[in-house]
Amino acid sequence: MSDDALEHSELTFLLGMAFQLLLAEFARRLNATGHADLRPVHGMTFQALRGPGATSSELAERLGVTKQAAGQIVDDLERRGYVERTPHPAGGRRKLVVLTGKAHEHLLAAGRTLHELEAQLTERLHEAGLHVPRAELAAIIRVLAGDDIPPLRPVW
Amino acid sequence: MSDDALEHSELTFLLGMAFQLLLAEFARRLNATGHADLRPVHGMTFQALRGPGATSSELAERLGVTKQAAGQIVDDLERRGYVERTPHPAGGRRKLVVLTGKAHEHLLAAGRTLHELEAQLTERLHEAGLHVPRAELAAIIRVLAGDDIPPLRPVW
DNA sequence: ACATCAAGTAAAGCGGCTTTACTAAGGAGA
DNA sequence: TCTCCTTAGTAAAGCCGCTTTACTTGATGT
Repeated sequence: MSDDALEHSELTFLLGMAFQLLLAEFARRLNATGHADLRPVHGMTFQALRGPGATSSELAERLGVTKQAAGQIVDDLERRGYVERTPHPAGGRRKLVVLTGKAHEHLLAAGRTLHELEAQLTERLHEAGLHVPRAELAAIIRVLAGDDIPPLRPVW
Repeated sequence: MSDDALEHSELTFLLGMAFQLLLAEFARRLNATGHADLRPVHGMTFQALRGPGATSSELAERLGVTKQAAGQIVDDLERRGYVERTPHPAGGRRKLVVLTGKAHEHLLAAGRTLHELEAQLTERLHEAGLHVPRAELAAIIRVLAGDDIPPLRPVW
């Protein structure tokens, strides 16, 4: 497939391909740093719980899954020492799910890896006289979703 | 989330979000035209079988799944009248899977829908003084995949 | 006290894929 | 020709990650 063929592909295809390749490369690099036991959904969970933490139900909403699914993810991460269920200040049945140090470490490593990858990509684009199409992608998202952006679904 | 916030998001996030939204809108419109019983993987199957058709194993390769999975997809589509298994000219156990008229109709409808959607999107971008970032996306794909582009995985 | 509501959990189901294991049909070499 | 290897296809089971259905538990308001 030549560059020419690629440029004449559907926008939808180009977006999907670029996304999947970028995500795969990110995962490859992250695994190489020793974090091989976590999938994208876990990384997104960490993002969603950063700072004050959240309840399972809040997590479910942020991830765009049922609260049962969120509960299962929390079960799994708790077993493996990435999160803890602590009593919720607001009381009730609520439990506040918070990140452990282990999760914070992972967040840091993931952030570093992603920024490095994107920086290298930016450089390659600049070498080719192209820019990173942030504004264009943001505009596409705006056009399609308006003001309430739904969760990015953590599919592979 | 403001435009500003969006533009400062990770490139990976922007790509994923744009892709998922575009695909969802495409599916929404296609369903509205009465083709509600097919998922992206089926559309990709139709693309892969267009023209002379292919064997299940070839289909598997083009979709990036096992040949058993491809066989199951073909079973399903055959039951619903979208494809047929015909004797393969090269003989052996091979069977040539070919599209029926019903599948060609769907391909046409899907093509029309997608082009219309992308054309509208292009117009909106132009109104905002932006272009469709084909070259940029193609370059990203090139950088990450080199010359052999793997199949776009049909995840939702 | 009682109804109601929200958070959480438990269990089963399910879709779509992989893994494992097998059958069927050539082709090549002794 | 007989056997071996290769390739296409199929069958069955397993599995992962999610949803659906149904329940329990605690707080709130009247």
